Amino acid sequence: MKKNKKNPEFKKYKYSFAAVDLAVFAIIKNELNVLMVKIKYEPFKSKMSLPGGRIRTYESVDECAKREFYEETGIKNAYMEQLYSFGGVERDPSTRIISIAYMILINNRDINLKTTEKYKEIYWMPVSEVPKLAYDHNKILKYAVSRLKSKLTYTNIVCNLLPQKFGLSEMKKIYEIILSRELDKRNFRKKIFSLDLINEVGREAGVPHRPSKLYSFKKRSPMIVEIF
Amino acid sequence: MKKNKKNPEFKKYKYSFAAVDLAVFAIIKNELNVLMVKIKYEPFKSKMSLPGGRIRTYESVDECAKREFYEETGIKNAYMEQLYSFGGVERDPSTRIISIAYMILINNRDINLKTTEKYKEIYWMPVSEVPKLAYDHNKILKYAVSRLKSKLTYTNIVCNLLPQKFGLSEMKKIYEIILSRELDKRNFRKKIFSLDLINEVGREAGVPHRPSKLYSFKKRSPMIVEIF
DNA sequence: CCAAAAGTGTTGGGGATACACCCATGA
DNA sequence: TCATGGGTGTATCCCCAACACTTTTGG
Repeated sequence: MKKNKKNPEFKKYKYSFAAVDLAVFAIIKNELNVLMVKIKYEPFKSKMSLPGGRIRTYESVDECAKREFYEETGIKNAYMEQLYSFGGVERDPSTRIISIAYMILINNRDINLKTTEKYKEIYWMPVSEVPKLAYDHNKILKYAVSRLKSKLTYTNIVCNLLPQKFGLSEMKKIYEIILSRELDKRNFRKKIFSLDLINEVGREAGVPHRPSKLYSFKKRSPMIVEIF
Repeated sequence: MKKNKKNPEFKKYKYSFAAVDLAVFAIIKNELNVLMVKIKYEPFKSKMSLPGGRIRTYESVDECAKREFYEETGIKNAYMEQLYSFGGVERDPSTRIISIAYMILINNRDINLKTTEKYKEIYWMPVSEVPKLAYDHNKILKYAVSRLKSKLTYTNIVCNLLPQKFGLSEMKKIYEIILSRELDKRNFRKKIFSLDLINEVGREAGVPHRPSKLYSFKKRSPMIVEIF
C-alpha cells in the first residue's frame, strides 16, 4: 500500500521497530514440526504465531534471535540462519514493525522445552497442520520451509536435525519428510558416502531387526555440498 | 559485542532505525561496476559508501529501496532483490541502524544517471577497484557479489544486465566477467538454446565482422533455470 | 523360523566437457 | 584480401536413476 503526504494515513505510525521472528524446526514422529506460541494480547489474542520479539538497541540482530530463542526454549546452542526481512507497512496492525526472520534447527533429542512461566504457551506443531497465523507469519513460515528444502539439497545442513549418532536410514528419512518424496536407498547411501561427510562410530542395539551402523558428522560447520 | 544492564554502554542508543543499502550493478566496459556515493557528513565525510537511506514509517521496505534508487538515479524500474539484513550494533558509530541490503541490476543502456543536485556525488566504479568503504559496506558489497554470482548460475537473472536485444557473445561475456572464468563458446550456445529462454529478433548491423544474430528474452520474470 | 529393517552392485542414458575450423562483414 | 568476431558438430566421460535380493537381529 502506497502512502504519501497527501494520504491521511501518512504518519499513522510515529515510530518503526525492528523485531525478529523465528521458524524453529525439528523432526518429530516422522513429521516436520515448527515451534508456535499462543499470543496473549490484542489485537491477535489467543491466535498462534511464530516466536519472536523486538530487537534491543544494545544487541545485534543475531544476538536478539539467539536471546529470544533461549528465553522461549531454554536452548543455548542451535543452528541459526537469517532468512529474509519482512517489511510490509500493514503486517502488524498496531504498530510499524519490520521483522527479520530466522530459521533455527534442532535435533529430536532437544525437543523438550524448558519453558518459563512467561513462555508457557509454546508448542510443537506439524507444519502440515499449522492454522492461519497472526501477522504475516504464514508467509514467513512458507519462506522458511522453502529455504530449508533447498538448503537440504546443497549443504550439510541436515546435520543439525540429527542427533550426534544416527543411522543412514534415519538421515534418509529426514530428507524424505522434508522434500516430500521417496529416495532410493542404494543411491542415497552411495551419494552420502561419496561426499565423505560422516564417520562410522558404532552400532545400534536392542532393535528387533538387523542393527544399523551409527555415524557421526566429521564437521558440523556449514558447508556447500551438492547432494541432489 | 555483547552488552547487558551491567555494561555502561547499555542504552548507548535510545532508538534503533531501519535503513536500506543498495548494491546497484551494471556491466560497463567489460567490468562489473557498482554504484557508489560520496558521504557528505561526519563521521564518514567524503568516504565512499553504497547508496541508501532510512525507511519511512509509511513505506514498505521494498518501496523504500525503490524510492531511494529512484531518487539517486532517476531510474524507475529495475530488477531489485532483497539480500540480507546487517544488524551489528557498531556498524554505524553515530546511531543504531539495522540495514536491509538490496541488489539492483541494470543494463548498460541505462547507466547514465539523472542525478539531482542533492545526489550529485554518485559514481560507477568497477567492483575490483572499490576502496575501503564507510560502515560495513565492503561486507555488504561482498555479499551482494557472491549472491549475484550464484544466482547467475541457477536463474535467468542475466536478462536484467542485458539490453532488450543482445547477441549471444554479449551474454556469454557477462557470465565470464561476473564468474571470472572463461566459458566454451559452443557449449554455452548449446546450453542457452536448450533452455528455450530466448527468441531471435534480428541481426546486428554496422560491425566490421560477421554480424551476430540478436536475441530477446521470452520472459523476463524471475525463474529458476540451471545454467551451470 | 518369522518379522522387520539394514545392507549391497550393476547397467543404461543424458548431460557436461573438450576441442578446431569455416563464415560474413567492413575497411 | 585481410582482420575481426560469429557460428557450427562430434566424441568421451561421468554422474544419476532404476532396480531386487541377502543379512542380521529380537521375539
